[in-house]
Amino acid sequence: MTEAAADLTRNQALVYGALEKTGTPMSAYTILDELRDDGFRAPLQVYRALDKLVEQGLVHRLESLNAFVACRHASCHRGGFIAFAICDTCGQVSEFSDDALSRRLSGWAGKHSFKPSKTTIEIRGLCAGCSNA
Amino acid sequence: MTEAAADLTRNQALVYGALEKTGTPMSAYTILDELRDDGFRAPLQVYRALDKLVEQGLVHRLESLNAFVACRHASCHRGGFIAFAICDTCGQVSEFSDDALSRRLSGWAGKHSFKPSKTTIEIRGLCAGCSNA
DNA sequence: ATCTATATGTTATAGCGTAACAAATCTGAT
DNA sequence: ATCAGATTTGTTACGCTATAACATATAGAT
Ligand SMILES: [Zn+2]
Ligand SMILES: [Zn+2]
Ligand SMILES: [Zn+2]
Ligand SMILES: [Zn+2]
Repeated sequence: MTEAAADLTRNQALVYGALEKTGTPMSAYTILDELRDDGFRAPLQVYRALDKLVEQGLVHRLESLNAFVACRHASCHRGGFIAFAICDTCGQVSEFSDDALSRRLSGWAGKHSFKPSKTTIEIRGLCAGCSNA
Repeated sequence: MTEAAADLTRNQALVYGALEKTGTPMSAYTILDELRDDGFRAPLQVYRALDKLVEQGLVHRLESLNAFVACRHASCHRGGFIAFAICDTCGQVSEFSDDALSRRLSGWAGKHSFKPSKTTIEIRGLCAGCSNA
């Protein structure tokens, strides 16, 4: 567990720990199985913890995977939208945030009077390592 | 049914028709219910049709909604990535494709030797009409 | 002590998606 | 016409993802 995981409840800390230890995306049910020995019994225990962790930005939800991944950045919410590149072979996730990209999307929204609440940018494909294999 | 729906099988045409008639995103199960009177009985009948329709670009899958929407563009696959703005109140979906955006994402991929296969860009929020209400 | 708010536990259920197998239909040969 | 292969369709059963509803426990404030 790096730093950011301050004042987490027991369940939140366990879920965050599982995600961080694994490093790649996990489904809520995989997390549940991982935490059976720690007393977890029902999906809701996982989902509730995930809700808070996502809210705090410690964990990201990957929509195209229906899965969750621990954030690697110290603080990845400097305003801009976050993009994810997800390798379909090894599961590795790279987060990046591009100002030009964010401006482009915000620009479209502004021009069309659309008020964004949540933005998803996910590139599925093969990472450098896996495309050489 | 506009034009593009050429050489679709019966099931594909029915699913596409349902999506086009509704105009907003529909889940596979909603489509199924809509098509009971046409003889649909099982989810797979819908999913199989959707697979083909998505493959042909007539329908888009919205990852953040686990739902599907009929494409409004005559041909929206001129190479660039497609972005979707989805109103959480009225369900209206606006598709747009921005060259600068596409270049930006392709640029990141190139620089990191990441080979994209599928890209998801979805902005959830409120459309102009709904934020005035 | 009591009250309030938040976190947890537990059961049941709803919603999304596919595996596996069978039957029908369509196609393009001979 | 008919046969073989491919594609489409039908059907059952199942697995994965997510939440509703209700009960209990815990922590802090007065
Ligand atoms: Zn992050
Ligand atoms: Zn990889
Ligand atoms: Zn389109
Ligand atoms: Zn709207």
